[in-house]
Amino acid sequence: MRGKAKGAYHHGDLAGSLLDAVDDIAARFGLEAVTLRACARLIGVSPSSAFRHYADKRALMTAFAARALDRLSEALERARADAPGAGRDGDDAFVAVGLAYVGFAIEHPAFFRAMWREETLYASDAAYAAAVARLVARVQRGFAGTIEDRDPDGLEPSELLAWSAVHGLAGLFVDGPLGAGLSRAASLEAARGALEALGPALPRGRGPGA
Amino acid sequence: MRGKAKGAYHHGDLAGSLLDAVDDIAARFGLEAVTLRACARLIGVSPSSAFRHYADKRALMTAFAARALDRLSEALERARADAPGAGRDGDDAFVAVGLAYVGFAIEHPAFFRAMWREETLYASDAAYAAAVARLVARVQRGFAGTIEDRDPDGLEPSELLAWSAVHGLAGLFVDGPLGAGLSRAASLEAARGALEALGPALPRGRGPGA
DNA sequence: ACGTCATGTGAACATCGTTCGCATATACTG
DNA sequence: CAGTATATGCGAACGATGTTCACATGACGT
Repeated sequence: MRGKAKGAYHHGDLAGSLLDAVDDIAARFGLEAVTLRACARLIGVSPSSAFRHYADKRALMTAFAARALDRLSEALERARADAPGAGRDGDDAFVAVGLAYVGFAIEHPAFFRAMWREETLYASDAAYAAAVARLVARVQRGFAGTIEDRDPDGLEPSELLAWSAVHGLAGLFVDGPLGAGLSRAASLEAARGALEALGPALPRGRGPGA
Repeated sequence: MRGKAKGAYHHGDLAGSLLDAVDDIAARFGLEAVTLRACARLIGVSPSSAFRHYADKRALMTAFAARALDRLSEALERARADAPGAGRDGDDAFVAVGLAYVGFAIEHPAFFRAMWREETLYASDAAYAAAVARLVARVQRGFAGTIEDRDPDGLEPSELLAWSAVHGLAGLFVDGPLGAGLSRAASLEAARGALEALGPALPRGRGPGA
């Protein structure tokens, strides 16, 4: 709640408050309910004032997507840190990070949707692209120890597979045919089963390691 | 193009023509550009006439999503029929069906997006739900022979994993960070690599089979 | 104190989804 | 075949949305 915090220009930090408003409305009523006028109304400011800080509604949504991406990144970071067997065998860490990804999507569906709505945001925006890069790095760091990364640039097939499985689980629960009628806990349990089943496909066990 | 086909009531088949219009606009300018008025304009009909056939814009989009789902189902069916080693070892069939899924998403991103936009459609609509059920059945039929389905009701972890990997690949390419800068062929090649890497995680090879 | 720039305002515009009363073509009944 | 009922399309209207623009007003440097 950074409402009308420490005095600054007229409002304080309209750019940030607008993001908070998007946050609030999206969380409560869904992404489709996010409206420039509604955001302005919520802050108590004129609709046109938003255009001093964002060129477009799309630019606002881009900034919001970047913020959501960073929140997800932090959640993954926490999950990796809290993972029981962290540091040792990467398997547990991978499942923990993957579950954090899916859990975030289930708990904050509007945020998760906003991150990837390329038709509603400027995918080439610098801040957005940077947030995406951070997220990708976090996810791959979640794989570290699990998947040996021979070529850090190109996506190893196993990496792409793991990333896809996690992302697909989230998508299926949030927007797909699996979300309905399944409690949060049940969804996460199903996701855990699927992620654990992925183990044999990851090249971890192979080689002289173990 | 069923434009103003064989005479019927006034227009012929406005309900169907409206779907065609959505189809056309979505394919050319993206989902966000689909507008009731634009569809009506394209057909040469008054905006209000659409409401005789669809209660909502959302109802229209629901019907469109159902149509898109059926197209994807057909594509999967074709892929399974055309798969070289069809009928025998399920592995090739699975990769073929999965690639068809991803390929459809890449070639028709607007259709793929429309299918799962739960915020923009009535997920409980009977026709939509039926189309989803058909799609799920087709996908699982694509897995047949690859994944032994012990419990046809509950989703086996391996089934959920396979379904997620395919769906996640499509999502990453269509709306995610992987779509940019990758040609259609390159994307499909990457997807094939990931799907083939999934093999060891599917319980096919195990047991007395082979 | 003054001028300049950044920031917010209010009215306006085109467009969108949606509703309503009205017109008209088709189908049904006798 | 006549006449009525019903399904279908039309036009004008409403409120809401994104966006623009000329204008007001606050903050800051000189």
